[in-house]
Order: sequence, then structure tokens, then C-alpha cells
Amino acid sequence: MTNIINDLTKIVSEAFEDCGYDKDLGTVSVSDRLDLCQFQCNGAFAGAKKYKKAPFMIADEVVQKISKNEIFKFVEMVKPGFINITLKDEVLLKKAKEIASDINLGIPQAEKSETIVLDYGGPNVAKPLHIGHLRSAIIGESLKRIARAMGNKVISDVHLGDWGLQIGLVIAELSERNPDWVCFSPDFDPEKDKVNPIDVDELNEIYPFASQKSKSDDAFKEKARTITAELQSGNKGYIAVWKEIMRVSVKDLKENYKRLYVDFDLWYGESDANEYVDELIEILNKKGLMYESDGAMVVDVEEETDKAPIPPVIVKKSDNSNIYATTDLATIIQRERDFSPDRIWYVVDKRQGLHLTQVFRCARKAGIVPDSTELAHLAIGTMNGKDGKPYKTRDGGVMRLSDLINTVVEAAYEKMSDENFDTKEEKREAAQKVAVAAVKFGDLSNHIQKDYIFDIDKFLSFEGKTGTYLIYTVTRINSILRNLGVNNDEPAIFNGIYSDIERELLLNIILSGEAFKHALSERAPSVICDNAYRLASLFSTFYHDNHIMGETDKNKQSNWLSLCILVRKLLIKHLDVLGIKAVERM
RNA sequence: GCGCCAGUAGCUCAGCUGGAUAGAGUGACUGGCUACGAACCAGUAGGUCGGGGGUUCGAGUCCCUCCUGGCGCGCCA
Repeated sequence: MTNIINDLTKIVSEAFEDCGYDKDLGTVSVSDRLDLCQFQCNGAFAGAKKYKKAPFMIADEVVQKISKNEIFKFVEMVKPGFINITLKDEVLLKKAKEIASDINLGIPQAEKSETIVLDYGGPNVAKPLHIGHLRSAIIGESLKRIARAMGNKVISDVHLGDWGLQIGLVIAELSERNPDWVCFSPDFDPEKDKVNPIDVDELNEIYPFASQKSKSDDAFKEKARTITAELQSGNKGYIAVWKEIMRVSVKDLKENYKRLYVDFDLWYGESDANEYVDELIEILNKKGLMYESDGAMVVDVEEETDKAPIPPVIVKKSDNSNIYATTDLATIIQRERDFSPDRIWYVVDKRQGLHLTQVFRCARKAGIVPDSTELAHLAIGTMNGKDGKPYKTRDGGVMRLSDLINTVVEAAYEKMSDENFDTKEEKREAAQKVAVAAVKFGDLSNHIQKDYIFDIDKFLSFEGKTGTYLIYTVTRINSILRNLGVNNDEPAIFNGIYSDIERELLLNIILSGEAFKHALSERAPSVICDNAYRLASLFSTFYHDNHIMGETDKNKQSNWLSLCILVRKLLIKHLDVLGIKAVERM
């Protein structure tokens, strides 16, 4: 499956070279003036500087060289030096046919498949998911799917926050509320003693309570710190209650992520890196990187080119317990050992930028990953309220993720009419998919690293550039195919272009592979959102202008049906990598 | 204080390595359902791209400077 932009670039580059110019000038891109042409090359401008020659003269020479190529409807020089290209319709039709019969629908496949560890989600155990967790989860999920769709191996890891002070706080609070629990007794024996069960709702309530308490109660805070340190060094009772917290919490997290169609290959957490901590410390010692400072053990990570001082990274706290930098570094050792990844991506809030910079630098200095392994922080922006500050509900709390989803599901359910469904269950299921589409598209269409305003009305609006519009477009195609009894995967017959809008739609179909390329290289699901919307929007115009079912010219009709089938498949593919499911009816 | 990011239509945002007439959605106004699903389509109005310098044949995009906002800056994650 060849790529049209590459093909054109090759032709134009060779022409530049034949004329005695640098071939790199021949880069062809999609035209930003579709009224003038489909593709353009602006290399003559750069060439003009280099060769001290008027750009139109260079462009003219290049155009002369390629004007006879039979794939062009026309290729021309436009002053002051643009090279404008438009392809013959047959070329577009042939390309569309290739895409329709390609299992990857023209999505370019990696020449060399890479192994990518993708770290996203990052929820803390014992803490319910709130809307602040939405972004990392669905952006990470989408990047995973995009990378896989392009032929890479991706291992996703939820990387639970399960080993730090927050666990110490929860255990401390549990021990104050339930001093009689057997796991808090000094003679606790994990072999024969059974841990008391914990209720998920109580667990969800405890963390914010304990967190608040530690701010005013120093003795309690100290207790939590001690428990954290003892847990990390293997206290049997604490380990047992920790396991119970994990069991309850992970079950709850899994249910929540499942509703969002977010899933992970690995449910590892910070605790899983624990067994690599000694090795980490040994490496840092052996290389002489670690030294004592104010009672803590630290590693310098400053570099000469830094514009601002970067503080050393703390790898052991003064009480010898581990901090998140420790587990993050140990986790890198673990990942390197298990997967030897080409890349490790962290889909994490951008406010952790400094921390990850420190960790990455320390990892490089310690040599725990090869230089060729990319360590990247895919920084995500903060979700703010309409006042520009981190979002709070009316009563000042945080909104649970499950509440957000429930609200949107309800609204979607109300909007749908019963007659489209045989059963209530079917309708409920569709409402769930529509709601996820609305929420995900609403978030993913924003740039990942930019802060954005959380506005529940935006997620509840099912009109315009929304996820709902995309699946609505699919259901309209479904209707036509259903009414005519046409199979979804009938072989494509592209026998002509009967209107300008079809030409534009075909061009967009052919260029969709570029969007995937761009989305992966920029790690930007929003590029997929834009392309999906453009496809759906062009299709809608075409749909309004032409009545497919009533068309009497059978050639035309079968051509249009092929277009419907291909657009449907491609839209579903776009939705799939966004983590959105289409529906038959809505 | 230092560093990073941002400032584009009433609102929310696109704009790829500088290129032709700065684009969407939404809101406002207008038109279109006795043809495949109107959660749709077509159109109108709305912008000195934060201010000021500079580089360039050409700047929303690059450089300098100022203003405004957000975030980060050692034992939380």
C-alpha cells in the first residue's frame, strides 16, 4: 500500500534533482487552497534563497520536467513560485479501491515495529476516580490504540499509586478506627489470621478524611510516615491490610475503567518496583552518584545547559523510606528487564514535569536504560472549571468520574426515541456508548498538553463537532445499507466521480493515513478527532446533496454505496483508536 | 525571584518544519424535513492573531522587549 504524499514527493524531488537542485526541496504537502489544487510544493521559495534565482523560474523548470506525467490532471507554476498539483480522477478512484481492500484501510504500518511501554491512568488506590483522572486514562488509551493500529507493540501499565504515603495515611486511619483488628496486633500471623474485610465506600471516604487530618494533626502524620516506612520494609500486618485495600480498590477501579473502554495489560503499581529498589541503590552507589544531603540520599541531575537550577533528586528520604522518584527509577529497571522497550511514555499531568525530568536524567546517568530508549513525558494539561481554577463541584468537592458518566448516559438515554430499539437493554447499551463517545471526543479533541475548561454542558451537548455527531453519521450509513439490504463488506466498486463533494471526500479518505502518521508522531489524538470530523462532515454534505436509495442509475448507485461502506469502515476505525464504540441505531 | 507554558471571532479552540484569501464548533440571524435518520445541511454577520520593535520577497508562526494569566521550583504523588 503506497502513500500518495510519498509518491508525489518522490516525483517532484526527482524533478528538482534533475534540474540541478537539492532534492529535499521537493516535499509535497496537501494544498491549503483546495479551490486551486489538491497538492502543493513550496520548495522553489527555499531554492530561490539557496540558488539566488527567482522562485518562479525554479518552479517553472520543475513543472516542465513533470508536466507529462499521466497521473496529473494538471501541474502548474503559479507566481511567485508555487507548484500546484491536481490528480486525475482515475488516480483517486484507484487509490480508494486499494484502501477499501486493504485490511489496514490505508493506515501506514511501521517499517520496524517498536515496543512501547505506555504508563497512563496512574490512579491512587483507596481513592475513587474523579474527573481529574479522566484525561490520562483516555488519552493514554487512545495513544495505545493509535500506536497499535500502526503496527507497534504497546504494553500498557496502569501504574497504581499503591506504595507511598497515601497508603500509610489510610492504614493509620484504619488502625485508629479499628484498633482491635488482628492485622494491627504484634503477633499477627499471615499464615493463620484472616484480615478483616474493608468496604469500598468506607475506603473511598477514608483517604480524603485522613489526608485532611494529617494537615492539622502532626502526631497522626508522623504515624502515617512510620507505617509507610514499615510497610515498605515488610511489616506482615501492614502488608496484609494493604493487600485487602488493593483487592477492594483494584476491583472498583477496574469496573470504572471498563465503563470507559479503557484497559491495561498490566496492573502493576509502585509496589511492584519494590524488589528492584536495592538494585537501584546499588547501581547508584557503585557509580558514586548518590550522596547524603540534609539526611536524605540524593543524586545530582543538573546539566550545564540548564537555564534554571534543577534540584537533586531524592532517592531515599531521611527515614530511609522510598519516595516516588525511587519507585519510578526502580520501575524503569523492571521495564527494561521485562520488555527492553524502544520507548517508555508517561501520560502524566504536566505539573510533574520537573519530577520526571529528574527521574529521566538520573536514569541516564545511572545507565539503567540504553541511550537509544526514549523516555518521554507526554504532559497533559489540567482540567479547570469555568473560573480557570482546578474544577470543583458546587459543594467544593471533586466530581466522581462515575457521576459524570452516569449524568451523560442519562441525557443520552432521554434523547433517544424508543422506536429505534427492540428492548430497553438495547437502548441502555446504546446510551452508554453515546455517552462515552461524547465524553471522550469532548476531551480528546483538545490538545493534550493544554489546560482546558471542564464544562459539563459541553459533554451533554450532542450537536456540532462532537463524538455523537460521528456515530450519528455511522448510523445514517447503517440505515441506508440496511434498507437496501447491502452487506457492510461488499467489494468496492469505484467507477466514477459524479460531484465535486465526492472528489473532496475521496481525497480526504485517501489522506487519512497522513492523519494517523501525524497523530502518532505528535502523540496527538486530537489529530484523529479532526480528521474523523472532517470525514463525517464531508459525508453529510454529500448525503444531503444526493439521494442514494432513490438513484436510478445503477452505476452511480453502486459507486455511492461503495463510498458509504468505505466511509463507514474508516469512521469506525477512527472511533476505534479514540476508544469509542459505534452503534447500529441511536 | 528564577524557569516553563499560554494570550487568535461574543464563548471554546485549530492553524504541521514562515508561504497564496487566518479556519472550525458554539452562540446570534436567515433558509431547508409529503426523498435514504433535521443529533443534519446551506448561508449571513463577527478578527489591528495581547502591545511595541526587528529579521524576511513574505510573519499568527522566527528573534528581542513589555503587559496579562496559569503552572513548577528537596524529603506528597
